[in-house]
Amino acid sequence: MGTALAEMTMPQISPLAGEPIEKHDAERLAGVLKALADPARLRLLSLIQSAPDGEACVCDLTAPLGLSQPTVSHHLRILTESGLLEREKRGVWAYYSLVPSAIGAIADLLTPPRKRGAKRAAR
Amino acid sequence: MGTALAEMTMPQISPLAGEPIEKHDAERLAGVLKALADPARLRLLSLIQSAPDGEACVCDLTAPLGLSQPTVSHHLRILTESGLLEREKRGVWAYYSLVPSAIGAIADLLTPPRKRGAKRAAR
DNA sequence: GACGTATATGTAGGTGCGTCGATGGCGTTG
DNA sequence: CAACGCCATCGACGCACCTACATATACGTC
Repeated sequence: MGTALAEMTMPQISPLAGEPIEKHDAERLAGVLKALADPARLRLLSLIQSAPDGEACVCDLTAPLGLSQPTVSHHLRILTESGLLEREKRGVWAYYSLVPSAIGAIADLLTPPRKRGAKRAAR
Repeated sequence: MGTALAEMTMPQISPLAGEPIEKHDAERLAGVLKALADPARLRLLSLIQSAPDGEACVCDLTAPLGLSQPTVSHHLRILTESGLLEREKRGVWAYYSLVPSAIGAIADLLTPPRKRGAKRAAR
């Protein structure tokens, strides 16, 4: 359950580039995408990114989302375990910030280096 | 339930660029990402993309995935309704192909034009 | 027109996920 | 040291989703 992202970016799998991806790689990529595929979590990433210092604590995030504190904490946990967020505890507060190029790595996985064949010679 | 992607790429929302995204935009983007966040559907996209002419019919996709025909048809429906696939029926067969720049559009939404503030002055 | 194939739809079961209230740990403040 | 605030975890509820079996529709063939 660690950073599933790091395990993927290393071998640099390109699901939509060359040959079909294997079942195991598909499951890992789906796991990271599943962490992103939630309105509350997308808004959390956006809120944290646009915060004054690029970081925010839980208490600042519950109100804008209209969700309870345990729910917000739950989503932050999922984002952190996926490698998208970093958590730093300072005193009573837990500050979350975006992992610099984590989302960019996902975007790179979705955009293959070069479009191959796929020119739809059909009909 | 048409192409949720087209509705997003038009106003060019950048969830991770400027200010926090609204609830409605987050739900739409999450909807498209949710269509991607499934191992079977990722493999379907990969299989179709790497097919000889960039297209494939259902009968060619059931075996590699190890899923039943109705299940594969179900996933293809979801991908098509999300704007990621195109469907063209020729005779008895239904040929599916990737919408040229659909996934690229998602990648662009995830990679903001320019990294703003967010320089983590923490600690 | 009847049969077989290819695909889509309907229905149902099993599982996972989002949300909340309640609880407990931990640091800060009075 | 006692009280308060911040945060994570737990248990539970409800909903959505994945999958399969059965059925329905469309097309080509004999």
